[in-house]
Amino acid sequence: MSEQQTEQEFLASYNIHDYDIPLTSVDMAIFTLHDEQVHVLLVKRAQHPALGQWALPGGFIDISSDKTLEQTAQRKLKEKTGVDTPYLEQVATTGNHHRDPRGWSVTVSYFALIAHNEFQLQKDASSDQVVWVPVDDVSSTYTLAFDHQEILQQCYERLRNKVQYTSLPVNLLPQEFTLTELQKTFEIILGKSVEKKSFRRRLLDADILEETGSTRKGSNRPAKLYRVKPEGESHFFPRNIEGPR
Amino acid sequence: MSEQQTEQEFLASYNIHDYDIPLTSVDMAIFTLHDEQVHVLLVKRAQHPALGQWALPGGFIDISSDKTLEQTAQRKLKEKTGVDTPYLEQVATTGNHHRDPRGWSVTVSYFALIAHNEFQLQKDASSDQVVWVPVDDVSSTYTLAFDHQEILQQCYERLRNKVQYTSLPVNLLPQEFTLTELQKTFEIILGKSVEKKSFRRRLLDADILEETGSTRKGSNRPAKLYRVKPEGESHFFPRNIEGPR
DNA sequence: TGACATAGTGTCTTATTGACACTATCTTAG
DNA sequence: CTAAGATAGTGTCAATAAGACACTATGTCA
Repeated sequence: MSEQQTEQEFLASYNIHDYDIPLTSVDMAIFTLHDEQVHVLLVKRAQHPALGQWALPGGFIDISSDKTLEQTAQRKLKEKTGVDTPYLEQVATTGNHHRDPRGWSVTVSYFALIAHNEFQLQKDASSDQVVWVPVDDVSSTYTLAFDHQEILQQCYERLRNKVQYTSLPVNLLPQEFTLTELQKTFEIILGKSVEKKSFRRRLLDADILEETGSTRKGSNRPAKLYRVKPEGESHFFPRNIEGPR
Repeated sequence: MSEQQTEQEFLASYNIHDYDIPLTSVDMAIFTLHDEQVHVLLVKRAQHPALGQWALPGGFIDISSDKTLEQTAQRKLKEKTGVDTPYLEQVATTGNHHRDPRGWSVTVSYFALIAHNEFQLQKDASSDQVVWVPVDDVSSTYTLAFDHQEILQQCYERLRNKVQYTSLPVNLLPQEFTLTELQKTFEIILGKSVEKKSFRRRLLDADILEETGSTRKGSNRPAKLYRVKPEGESHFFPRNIEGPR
């Protein structure tokens, strides 16, 4: 290195291919609700490495088309599900020398929440098969590629933790829903029942929902429909939800 | 690409230098407490790009010596402060095409909490100057390189948020401390005072501290000294701490 | 028109926090 | 030796919010 190089000179002579740097990718756990269970999307890899194995959707940053990391994640999600405005949250970044046979590798994991009625599965070039699997069944039924089992675990744990003190589950429902449906959603993720009155107080007092004016009719008293107010999709409650004592 | 390549063949022919991939680095906000203020460590860059500008300590993953991403962060911290077992938490990963003049770049940010008495500043090759700055003064006093201002902001916000529902601040104190000192620490980060009895109940009921048996003497009633129990350094309280009404 | 099913509420009990005055125990000055 | 000053630490009650659960409300359907 010369002694008095300007930044311009430095950048002119800089060539990223001269360095040994890690691979960087994005992986996603896309969650939805179906049959009273949280499901996650898995893809069968159509490319080396780990060809033919099940994995979380993901891939490399396309530095020519992606402007930001989040765009990479959005793109992957859109490719697989057609959904383009989900709840998307970055979970963690895992990097080490052994997780990918190609060498030192870093992956940024995200989870997405989408409503079960609002997507259509897409089949794209990079995967020949796509399935929704109940999260609780993944480890017993599938052997995921790389460290995707752990990444999925992290994402699911983040979700389950945040159910205790945020309004995240609203993102798993269609735009309009009843309080009972929302309560059921919380209960599924929490894995335990919650008391009706407390639940309603909690949600209504938080002022994150608004009535749509219409109702959901069944063979009983019609339930008011609600939608989420603009900033309600990620409200933080001042205390954790608790199950029955 | 051949049609029926084995994974072995694929890996043999794989050369990372054939691809356009982003740069990946680690940046850290190292926090400590001093003069009743949270301080963060800044370094003056001794290398291009942004030579001579102040920045958060950080750098590239050394794929030959670092085994994991966290090790990269640990190594950076050790180089600057000599501390090697701090509280370390990954905050976020930022990646886009414009944050670094060398091209598409991804950085994983961490924050570390260290006790003010437990480190010695080191000067190493990659930086000629190092300073501790009160976090609240950074934006008015320094112009940080790259997007480090935003990264610092994220880290500090994470810390301030977590003070409300975790025991994190214990990591800013020496191994032994009094409850009053701990309360003061919470108050500094929260930016408001908390009620003594409530605070003590909260901490003691959580069962994360143990008495050391000795006391801190002053010109008044001696205060019991406590240390943190093994898993107390990151306890989650079931509800947020609240200020006075 | 009455049974049923689910939506939604009234209200009491219980748990936890906030407020704040009080007691405890040290040092230091005289 | 004692009283003043200072900070540590506690007792206790009021205020707040959640849990429990019975109750009412409003629709469908036979």
